[in-house]
Amino acid sequence: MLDDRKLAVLRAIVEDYVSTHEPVGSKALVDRHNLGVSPATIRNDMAVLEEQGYIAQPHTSAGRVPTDKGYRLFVDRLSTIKPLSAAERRAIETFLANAYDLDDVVSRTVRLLAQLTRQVAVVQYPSLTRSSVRHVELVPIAAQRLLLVVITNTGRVEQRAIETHEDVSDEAIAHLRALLNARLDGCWLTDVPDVMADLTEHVPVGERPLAATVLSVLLESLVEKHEEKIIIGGAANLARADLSQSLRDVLEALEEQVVLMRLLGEAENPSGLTVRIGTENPHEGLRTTSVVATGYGAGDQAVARLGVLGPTRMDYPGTMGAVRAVARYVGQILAGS
Amino acid sequence: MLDDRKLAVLRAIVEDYVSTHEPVGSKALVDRHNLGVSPATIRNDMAVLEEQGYIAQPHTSAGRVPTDKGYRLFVDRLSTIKPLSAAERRAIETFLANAYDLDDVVSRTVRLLAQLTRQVAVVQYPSLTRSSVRHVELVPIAAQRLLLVVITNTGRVEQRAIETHEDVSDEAIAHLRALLNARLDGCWLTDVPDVMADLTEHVPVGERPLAATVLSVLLESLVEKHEEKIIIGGAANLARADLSQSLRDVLEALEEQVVLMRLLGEAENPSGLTVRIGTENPHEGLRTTSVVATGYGAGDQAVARLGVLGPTRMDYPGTMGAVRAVARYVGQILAGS
DNA sequence: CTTGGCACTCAGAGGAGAAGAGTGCCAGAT
DNA sequence: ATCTGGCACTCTTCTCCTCTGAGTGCCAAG
Repeated sequence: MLDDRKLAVLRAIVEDYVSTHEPVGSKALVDRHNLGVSPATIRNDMAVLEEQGYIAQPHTSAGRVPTDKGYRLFVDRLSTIKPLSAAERRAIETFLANAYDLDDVVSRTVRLLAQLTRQVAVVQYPSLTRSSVRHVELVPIAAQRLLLVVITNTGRVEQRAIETHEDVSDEAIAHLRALLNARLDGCWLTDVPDVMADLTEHVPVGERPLAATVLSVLLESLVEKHEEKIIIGGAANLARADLSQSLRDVLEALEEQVVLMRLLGEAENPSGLTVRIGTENPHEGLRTTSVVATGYGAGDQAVARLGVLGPTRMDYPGTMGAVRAVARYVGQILAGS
Repeated sequence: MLDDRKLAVLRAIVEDYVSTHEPVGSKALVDRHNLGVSPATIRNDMAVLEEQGYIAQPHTSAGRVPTDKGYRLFVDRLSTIKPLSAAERRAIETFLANAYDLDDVVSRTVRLLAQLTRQVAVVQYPSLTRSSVRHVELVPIAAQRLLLVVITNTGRVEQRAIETHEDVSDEAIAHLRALLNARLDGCWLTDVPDVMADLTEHVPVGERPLAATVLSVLLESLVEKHEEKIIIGGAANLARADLSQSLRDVLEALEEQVVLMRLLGEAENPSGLTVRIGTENPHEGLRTTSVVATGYGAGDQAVARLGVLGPTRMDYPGTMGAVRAVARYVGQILAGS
């Protein structure tokens, strides 16, 4: 259906369009790539490619521009992920290695990705649901107020204030703290409800109200309300890549957690990289943008996702390389810390 | 120098320009505001105002536009802060009242401000330097790793991992924790170095290395590196208020913590509201924007600042009203929690 | 000090024309 | 069967021009 040369032509069109940002014509194509045939031949190929929906012309007397379908084919079959240069890799390594806590890792990662790809970076905090408990702390901070702090194996710290509505002895708190830690250490957050189901039975009667209160807060805040925090960076790069009218829409979309969430999406592809092109995106305002995302995490298991958002006319091989490399390094950092 | 009518003319120019976004001419002015004189008279006044630098014309045959100096005069002498409507106040109250922890308060505040003013909101986390210690926690999380958690009276929780480089007994940790809490409870963060200066002397010799390590991390992370966290919201509003060329510059400026920091600035004005107009701003890229900021905090003492950034042609009375009202409510929330 | 009148300036809208890039198609060459 | 050169055609885009109208500054009279 599409012979090798037509594919080569499509590849050339994508590459040229990405670098020049202008519709590419048959003449320019043979000049820049030595395809060994004449412009007229290319024109015939282009006609076929257009008929099949891989490219389109903005108006009659203009060159061709790849469609979403064209980019899709390019990404799937015509491009190879571009590995980073040694210098870039060293930069990533040193930049991330200096991070001193989880917040810092995430914020450095987002800046790094944005700089590397010159686009908008999106990084999700290591998800609570896929983490396990490393430590639970219960701290009295006022007469009838406790602070519950949970530390996960991904280094995340969640805290929540608890109103006890009655005075509580330090012993009761210490007791409950010990019990919680004994039960929950190493426990997956998703398993917490099961593990804790019969907790109150193992507590002296006098301490049961406290235990029940703490427990409900613990469950509510960590399991049910597992808000997935996402941060973005490099928004200024949007202004450079003038997305026609839609800049406003894109900025709005980026402010909604829910949209970002769905943007990073699920890992359909076990190998890692997910690419969503233009209208494949689950949001109206992002019709002219593409997303390159992947999972990352300590060791093999992905605990969260990160990615990059840019105009559909982005440099896919380069972006994919950068996203993959950053995800790997972040994984290493998380595993090591 | 400027009689009452000239001031009235300036006020009218600012108001009209803010609402129409177009240079305002003498005729339009007498039509919209009943000034009781003819356009020709207004023209004379305008000539004076222009000579003094309060207004300017984009080109010879256009109406007048306020200069930064003109806005300054308007803000200082010609406008009164506009109180919010009852509905708006109720909205603020209910929206903020539902916040369940400090992070949530801050993120709700930033969204609220952005919506209310339809501009970019900037909120600084309650500053550590102006907070006091409520509790210190020391948690073993692995063989040679501790987690130091500090809770402040503003509800902020800071954590930092510590490498001990040798095994540490639980007793030593408990001992140190007790000592730290006894010493630091209620202590201003800025006083921490003084209070802790002789700490190691009060520790058994065997625990001194641990104490020294913990102490250095504590001092470094909480006092020296008191990174002031700032979050922004409503960036999409920038796209609406098309700032000529500089959108890119503004977005870039907003990504730099340092710039944001200086943007909110210090409270020169004890009464509260600080307004920085156009070139009064400390940053190149923000020449065409103004900032309305104020301090906020639990009770009387301001512990951090918040504000709004928008084009110089913003609705100052309305924006100032919104900023002031939000700051007050946030203060109440913080005091109450 | 204010006002009406008047000449002047200049940005912006609208239109005509020329230039140029790119296409589609066809007949001939390989 | 495929490629190629040529050619007519189609549009966008750029430039140049004119025209319009808003708004001004100035002046002389009230």
